[in-house]
Amino acid sequence: MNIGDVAKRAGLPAKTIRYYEDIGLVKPPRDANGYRAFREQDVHKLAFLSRARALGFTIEDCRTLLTLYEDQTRASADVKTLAEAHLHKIEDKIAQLQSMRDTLSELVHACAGDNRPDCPILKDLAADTNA
Amino acid sequence: MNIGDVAKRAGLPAKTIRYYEDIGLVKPPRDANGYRAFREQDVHKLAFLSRARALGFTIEDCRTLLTLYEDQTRASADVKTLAEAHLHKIEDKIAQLQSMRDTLSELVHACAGDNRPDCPILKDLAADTNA
DNA sequence: CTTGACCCTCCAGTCACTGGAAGCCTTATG
DNA sequence: CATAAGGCTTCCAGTGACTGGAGGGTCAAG
Repeated sequence: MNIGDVAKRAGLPAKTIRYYEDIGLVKPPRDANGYRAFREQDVHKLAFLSRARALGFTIEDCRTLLTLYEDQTRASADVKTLAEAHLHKIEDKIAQLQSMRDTLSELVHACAGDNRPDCPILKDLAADTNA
Repeated sequence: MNIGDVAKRAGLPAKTIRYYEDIGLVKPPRDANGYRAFREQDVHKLAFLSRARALGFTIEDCRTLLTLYEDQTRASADVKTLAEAHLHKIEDKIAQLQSMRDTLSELVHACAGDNRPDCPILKDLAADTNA
């Protein structure tokens, strides 16, 4: 199968698939004309990657997950540990964004948003903590 | 004032301050020895940037915010519009992360995390949507 | 006079792609 | 059989916002 069809099936841009080959995540063989000739297993791997990336795993995490996936003797604990660490990172990120949102939301509500120059948002940003 | 002291006062690494000069956000004059000689207005600007960045504004947003801040004839509506757009982006990001968290959290809970290879996390990632 | 803490510039690397140029291959149509 | 459209190839450069490090100048204290 050519890269365009694989892209559709795996839900990844062709560019991204080439990039994944570059960094060694997939190794499709080549046809005589130089085109990548994807096998079912390659498509499957790419779909796996697509889903793992959609869950926010880094490329290196994905590499590890693929290795674990292909290792029939893996311990599920290893997968769980990785996923839990990632979950914590996501939760931290959410908390950080929520704190930004809360502050920003207050400021936006406090700002009249009219033609006058007076603006609580700028006032807050300019607050001199060293005064 | 030298960069080290400014870094402490503005709450930014010296490296970052040099970078901000590179991209034209601050323009401190130089001493005879080549050291940056920060004025109060530079420190103030950097503290402004530090807070705006902490709220997640992009550098380009910060550049605009600084311009608005220094424009006494600005309309607060312009600031509000920028802040609201940013707020929406943050909210989208939060929603996206929450969806990741929910899925991931379910998977983590479903995984025994023991020595056995059976793992719902990998099973989900490998789910063949083209079957 | 030396030591250590500053400061300087410049280059490279991060992460995960993405865009674009230049050129070959394939397929459909006239 | 010629051509045109579209798909494939490689390679290079850019994104955002820094960050690390090399290599070297400057300054204040003892």
